[in-house]
Amino acid sequence: MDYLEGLNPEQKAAVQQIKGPVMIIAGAGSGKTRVITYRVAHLIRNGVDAFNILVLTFTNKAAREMRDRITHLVGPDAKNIWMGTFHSVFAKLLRVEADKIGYPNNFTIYDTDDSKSVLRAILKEMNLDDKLYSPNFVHNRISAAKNNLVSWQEYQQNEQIQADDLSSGRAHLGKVYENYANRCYRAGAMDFDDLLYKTNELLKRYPEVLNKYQHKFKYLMVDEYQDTNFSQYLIVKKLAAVNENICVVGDDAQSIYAFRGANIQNILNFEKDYPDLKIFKLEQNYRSTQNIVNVANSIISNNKEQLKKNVFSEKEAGDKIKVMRAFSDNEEGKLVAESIMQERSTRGLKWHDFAILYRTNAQSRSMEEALRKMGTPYKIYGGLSFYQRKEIKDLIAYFRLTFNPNDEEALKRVINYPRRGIGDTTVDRIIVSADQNKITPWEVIINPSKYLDGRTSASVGIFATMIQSFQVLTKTLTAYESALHIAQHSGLLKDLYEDKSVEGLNRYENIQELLNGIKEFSEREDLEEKGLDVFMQDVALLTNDDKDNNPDADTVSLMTIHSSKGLEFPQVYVVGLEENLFPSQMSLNSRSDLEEERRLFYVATTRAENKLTLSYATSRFKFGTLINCEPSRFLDEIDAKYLELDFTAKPVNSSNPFFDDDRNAWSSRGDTFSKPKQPTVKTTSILAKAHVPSAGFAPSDTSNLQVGMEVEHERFGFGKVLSLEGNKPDIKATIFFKEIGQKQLLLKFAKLRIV
DNA sequence: AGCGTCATCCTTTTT
DNA sequence: GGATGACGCT
Repeated sequence: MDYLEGLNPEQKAAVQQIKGPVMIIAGAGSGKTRVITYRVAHLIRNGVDAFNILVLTFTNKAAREMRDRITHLVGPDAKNIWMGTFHSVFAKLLRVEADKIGYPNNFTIYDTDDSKSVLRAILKEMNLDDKLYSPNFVHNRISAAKNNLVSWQEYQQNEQIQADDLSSGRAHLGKVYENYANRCYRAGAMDFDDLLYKTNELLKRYPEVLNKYQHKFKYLMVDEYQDTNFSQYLIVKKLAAVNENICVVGDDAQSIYAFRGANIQNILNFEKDYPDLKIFKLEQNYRSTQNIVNVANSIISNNKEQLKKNVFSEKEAGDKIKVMRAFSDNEEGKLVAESIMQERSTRGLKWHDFAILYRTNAQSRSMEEALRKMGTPYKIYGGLSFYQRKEIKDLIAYFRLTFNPNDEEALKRVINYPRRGIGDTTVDRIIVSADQNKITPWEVIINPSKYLDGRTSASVGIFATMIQSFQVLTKTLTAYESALHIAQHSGLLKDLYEDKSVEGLNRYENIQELLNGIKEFSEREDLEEKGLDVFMQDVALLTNDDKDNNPDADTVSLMTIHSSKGLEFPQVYVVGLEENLFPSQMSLNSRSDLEEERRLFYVATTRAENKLTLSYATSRFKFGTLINCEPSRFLDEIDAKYLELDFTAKPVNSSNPFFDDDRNAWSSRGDTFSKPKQPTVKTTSILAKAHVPSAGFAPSDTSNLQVGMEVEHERFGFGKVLSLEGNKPDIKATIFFKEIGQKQLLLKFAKLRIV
């Protein structure tokens, strides 16, 4: 039992409580992952068969990490544990049982893009205003319905829902939901929400199936339980109903997925579901310094809804939390990059000791540029993942179509790519024929002469024959051989090869990379089945950094706060602490949304082990235009005694004459951050107004513009030329505008008046 | 049919 | 600033 010795008493108790319902409330940094892995190891050491254990996590990464750590503790048995995300585990289960609920076992998984594309087509057919019925909105609404297990029939019958839709002027949403559900069904496709929704349907309609899995999964563990939605909650509850050996781990303070249907009540009410519940609270934070923990606590104390707990640290007090102010998003990037550079050398750290966290993916760009300029190695997590790139989706669409020819989204994607003379009109005709004859588009395509006229029928026939040949070949070839064959014979590889532009080259390389990945899969020795169909089963769920993850690489990490959950770094920079960005503008309407933002801030701060730096900019580009920003209310909520304000930063070009007094006046004000009404916000209030051009403003001839000249721009106001670069017609000027900061302008377009 | 150009909307956050 | 859809030209 030596492996239990590294645990504190509370952790140890939680690990040893094997039987019955258990809830572990684990504060940030309290060794939660450790407790889960040890608990699983403890189960196995106590004779529980690995086949009877189900562990549900929220990311593939978390699952993989845990499996590695458990393997380390108990050896190869660990590979028999069912462990993965809700979506991947139940997709796996549905692959076995799908025929019972009318789906093919090789059903396609539609990702969000596919879903929205289906919705766009439906909205168009139904002639609905896509402003009122924006695909985004409709998708969210349907998703919310599914996550609450509301079928389209119930949706249409529920008076409350109907009244809501009617009053928002969207009376047809129920019909859209119906059409969407039918369209997916016809395509043999499930969207992300269906993976849970259909699992519920399966377990409800087939008691014998439920029974089978209740006895298979004798021990259940759920990580990040605060992030489960109703659909997930019910699956877990049903599976656990016989043995009640269920252990959930979570932290209500870190619930950040309500937007996706997560219901914080699931954890707050867990005790009501299981009166015999044993509760363990892990309150000692081993990760962060006292200053960081105290700041995090003071942030979260502004929330009303929470379980009582007292997170504390026994590490040293540590550095104060540094706050940096920049004048633009680009300058913010530069300050952060410089700070990292400096911290690294003075404290002898590695690049991978640093993380930059932001609220939205769009913020990564200014950070990225600054790091690149400074030669700092970095890696962006999340964002546009490899599998979302066009060329990758194209090739995968061929694979999808091969195994599930009813997959309409895949069909539309590749039927005319590469070009083979099957245009939009033909595609529309195919779909209309399918609808009229109550068959699938694929059935039209394999009998083209029956439904289409001469010339189009011929090209469609060739396409159909090609896909059919893929279907035959993939039955015998390995995944790699199949993939290569399809890439070549579809013409996709050739099409990309012929594009010699930089992007084209890149796309070609990405395809090669995908093929290499498939090759690795084909060479795996732990798998019995190595066909392309097997590879395809997980692909839709392998969204992010499942690929090319090289944990040893020494790079600074960039990611959204959401994807940072569960991770830790010696030094963390949380950037963009501005009103309307963090907290997000969308969250300002309700208290519960704002509280979720605050929990997000809590998650961000608690990623830091030794040093935390916060930053904000007073202006930034949004949707291509410059806007002014106010410091986030969250900064105000932190007790000033934990903070160290660093407003000494010089503007991007320190030789610039315009800045000096203004800004230091602000920083010398003291420890609070400006609020809109406060008089000291002089800087912002000036910025809030758009520049009013001087009377009789007229652009000058700028062909002889020189560095140092002062100019006026219609919108940007007065500025000074810092540098000129480029040749004759394309001369680019870097100008420092007094009101908005540095900008680069092409002289041939910019309307400038030389002052 | 296919291609290019313009306009518009957009942004939370992820499986 | 960027992706996507509409429109119009070849």
